[in-house]
Amino acid sequence: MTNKNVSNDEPILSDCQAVADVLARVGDKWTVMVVGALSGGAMRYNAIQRRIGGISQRMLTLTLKGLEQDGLVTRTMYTVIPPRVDYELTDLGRSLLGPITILFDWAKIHQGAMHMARAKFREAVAIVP
Amino acid sequence: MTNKNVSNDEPILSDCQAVADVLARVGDKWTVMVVGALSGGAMRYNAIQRRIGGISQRMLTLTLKGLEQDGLVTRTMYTVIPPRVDYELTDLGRSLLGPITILFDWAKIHQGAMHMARAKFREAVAIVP
DNA sequence: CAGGATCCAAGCCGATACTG
DNA sequence: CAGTATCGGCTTGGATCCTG
Repeated sequence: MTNKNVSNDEPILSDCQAVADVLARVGDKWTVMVVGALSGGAMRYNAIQRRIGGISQRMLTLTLKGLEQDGLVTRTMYTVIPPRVDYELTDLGRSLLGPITILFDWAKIHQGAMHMARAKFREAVAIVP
Repeated sequence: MTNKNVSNDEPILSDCQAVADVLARVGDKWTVMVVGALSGGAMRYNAIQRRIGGISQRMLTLTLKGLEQDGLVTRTMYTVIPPRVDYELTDLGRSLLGPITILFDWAKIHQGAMHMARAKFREAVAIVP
């Protein structure tokens, strides 16, 4: 990501495309929460939904399907009544936990600074509109 | 997201709202690219745009304004003709480079696996439509 | 219990044209 | 050079109802 060794005129799109792809997959509203919910082990559909407050059935289904499609989550269906479906992180999915945790630590440390900056910014533009 | 203490609970989930906030700020289409473009030092508006292929003036302006608002980037205007405006990462912005780089490394390593998983998934659903 | 289907509002984002 | 203004398509995501 850092490009100290690259001239400032060259486009860096190709360098960042990988990150952009990952963020397009992981950066939506619910994916990280679902991955976090599954970090402790396999879980059933409704258990995930209860664990994550406020996610709709539609979005949980879409998010899980996307994660399954990219090989981050496995879906195991038991043909019993009532039906039971377990979701679990794959090795690939668990490998994402590291980077996410790093980001999580950054967020915990700096979210206060970001909110203060935002407040100060709004105050500044309020003085000089 | 209110979490009752479940046996399965991990520290990740209890505060993953913070990660969601960070991703809401950083997970959009252009933010990471702009931060990456600025990782080498201060840059002018048009230089950033040239560096990042395909970003529109509108989105570059909006992205920079958002980053400035959250204290990740400073905007310095020189009242000369022709006008000159420099953008530069703040300490807070530079501190984000670490987590982003980690994510970048993960992306580089695993994007192949993700694309293969996706291809295999499409193939699987093509067999059983 | 685990979704599928449908509708709809809010936003993101690109393209284009214009300005100091 | 460094933006602002406006329009319009496309996507995102929530709410609601329905099914095996």
